[in-house]
Order: sequence, then C-alpha cells, then structure tokens
Amino acid sequence: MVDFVGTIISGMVSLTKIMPDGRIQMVAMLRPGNFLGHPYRTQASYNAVASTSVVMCGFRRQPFENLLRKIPELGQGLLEQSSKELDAAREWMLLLGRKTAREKVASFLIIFAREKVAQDPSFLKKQMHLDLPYTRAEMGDYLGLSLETVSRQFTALRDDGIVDPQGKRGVTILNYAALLSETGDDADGGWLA
Amino acid sequence: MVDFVGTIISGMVSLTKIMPDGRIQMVAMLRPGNFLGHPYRTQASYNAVASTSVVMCGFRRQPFENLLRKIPELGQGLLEQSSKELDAAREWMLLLGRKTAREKVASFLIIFAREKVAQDPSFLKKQMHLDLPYTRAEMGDYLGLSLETVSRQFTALRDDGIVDPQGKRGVTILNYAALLSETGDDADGGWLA
DNA sequence: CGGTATGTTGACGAAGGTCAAGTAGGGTGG
DNA sequence: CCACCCTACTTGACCTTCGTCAACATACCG
Repeated sequence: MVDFVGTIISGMVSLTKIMPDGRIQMVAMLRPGNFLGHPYRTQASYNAVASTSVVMCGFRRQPFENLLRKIPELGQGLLEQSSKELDAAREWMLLLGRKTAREKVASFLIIFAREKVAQDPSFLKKQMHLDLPYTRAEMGDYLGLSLETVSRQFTALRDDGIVDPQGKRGVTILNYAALLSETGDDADGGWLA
Repeated sequence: MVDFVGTIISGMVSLTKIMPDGRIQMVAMLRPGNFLGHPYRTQASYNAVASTSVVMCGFRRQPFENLLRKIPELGQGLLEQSSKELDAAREWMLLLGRKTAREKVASFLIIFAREKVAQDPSFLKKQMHLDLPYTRAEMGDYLGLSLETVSRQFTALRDDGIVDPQGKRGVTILNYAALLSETGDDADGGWLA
C-alpha cells in the first residue's frame, strides 16, 4: 500500500481490485479535487490506475496527518468527501448487484452526460458529444461485464436511436431522456434535474 | 431522508437501495459502534432496516454538527469509520461485480466466521456454529442473487462437506479453510490470519 | 502503408433467474 | 399436547442473460 496521500489536480484515477485469478473490478473513479489514499491508514489493497495523464498534489502520510491535527477544517472536508464517495460506492453496488447489462451501460453514460448537462443545462434538449476516457474493456471492469457485452449494449442503444458511437472513444447522446429512462433509476434518480 | 444521526448500541441495521420496480440491494451491514446517517448531509436515499431489535443513541442533525465543531477528535473518529465503510463497500463491489454465486455465499459466511475466529482463534481448527441474522431472501439482497440461488449454494456447500445448515438460520462451519478457499479471495484476503 | 490495439459480431454454452410445487420448522389456538 | 398455519426453505424444470471463444473489421501509430 502506498505511503502517501494527495489530491488530484487534473486527470482521472481509477481504483481497482483484483482477484488472484485476474478478475478485475473497478471500484472508484476519482476526479480532480478528489482525495487519494486514506488518512489514518486502512489496510485495504487497491490498485490505482491513471486513465489519463494525471497531476497530483501529494504528501507523505505522516506529515499530512500532523497537518490534519492542526487544521480540523481539513478533516471536515475529508469527511464530506468520504461520505460522498461512500454514497457513490453504494449507488454502484446497486448497479453491480441488480441492474441488467443495458441498464449498466446506460447508467455509465449518464454519469458523463449528467456532468455535461450540469455545466450547461441547454444540453438537456440538444444532442451532446462525449469523449469517454475508457476502452470497452475498462468499462466492463467498471460495470462488472465482459467487454463484448459492453460493445453489444452500445450497438443495441445505437440501433434504438439513443446514442451514436463515434470512433473508439466518442459517443453522441441523441436522446438524453431516453437514455435516462434506460438506467432503471427513478425519473431523476434523486439528483438534480 | 431522516434528520437524525446516531451510533448503534446493540443490534444490526441494514441499509438498502430500492429500484422503482422493486429490485433491492443491501448496501451496508451496520453493527454496534457504527454510525448511522451522514454528518454534513448528503442527499442519498437509503432505507434503513433493522434486522434485529436495535438500540441506538441518536442526535438531531443540527445539534450534532455543532458538537462536531466543538470536538474535532469526534470528526476524526467519524472519518476513520467512514474510510472503513468505504473499504468494505469496495470489497463488496468486487463481490457483486465479479464473483460467482458460490463465491458470494462463501464470502458471506466467512464474514461471520471470521468474526467468531477473531474472538476465539481456537475456532480456526474446530467446527463452529453460526446464527445468521438473515433469511435466504435477505442474503440474496445482500449478495445480488435470488433467494433460490442462495439456497442452492447452501446445499452445494453442504454436499461438499464444507458447511452444515441447521434449521432456518443456523449453520455449522465444518471446514473453515475450505470455506475460505471458496471465496475466491487470496489465501487470507489480506486480513488477519 | 502495414501492424497492433481496440471494437464488432456471431455461435455457443453455462450460470443464474423465474415459476411452480412441495417440505419443514416454529408458533398459536383449540 | 396436538393440529394447524404461516413463513421460510428446498428442489425441479425451464428459459434468459450474459460470458466465452473465435473470426473479422476498424481505427490509430509509426
């Protein structure tokens, strides 16, 4: 386990778990602003994988914990983020345990689409282009699916006129509302509209 | 979402997520000492279900947050617990996304067996009796399986001489090492021996 | 302009879900 | 104390979904 902690400045980091026989599950997608590594150690073994080039602001664990003792507000921020990650993890548990392949892929795409909509709500009504930072295989690792099944769901969603895959990593969301309804979640998933 | 937080004194509480069509996934098993409810709110919707009768020590959210500001050590404890829960959630994501039904059931049983072994290491070599606080259906909700599949895995493990189900909620672990090897995890899962 | 990565598609099989019937505990009331 | 009932559990038959294996297509890179 790494002996440092830090916040991500730019790029994306994925945390993965691996079974002895090689099966992989991605367990977190960390974005700029997110904190990497547990303050007050935990003996959990993840593998951190940078999906894109990453800039981090790092500390060694010990000095950081001292800092944390000096500035309690820092700890509060970490607690908030930890709580959010916990919520995200549990949301993902529902996906992994109970959703169908189609629902999984739709949910995955909605994550990125929702982010874009949050930046500019006018995308709700327009079609929008996304650049996915993952290969089919990586999406599979994230969704608990084989890469072939991910691929098949992409073409199924394309055939239904909901998305339009472009090149290796591009997708155009043709119908946000339809995609949303394919996630299996409640109308708005309890999120922002 | 509830407007209070608190620690569990005795009993077990399960957090579940439900999809609009009724599919259920359990996302956490909280035990005595665990904290329930997010300090610094998060708008995540869980359903809290008491599997046994429960005694809690509760606070309304607002006064608790004031208390938290006064006593930073409190926040540190919460951060630690939150980190542990996050680890547990991610461990479970691996289970939900990548393990087979048999591995899932074995992993589930090992949780309780390990706890017993931690209390008294001599159980490592003896057979031990467990009282599971869940029905087959609840285990299914926890493992992302149907109750029938859970049942079938129990009988399969019985036929293999690894466990011996007794009555509705009892199990005797006949061979801890064999059960452990059925979880798909590394020899000791990176835990205590 | 080839070559390697990644993506698509098809054929097939296995794991697990669903539906349905039957069984066993455990608790209640006669 | 026993009959009954309700709930949980088991087991079987069948079917859907998804994984696996394999061939092929396409894009990206030097």
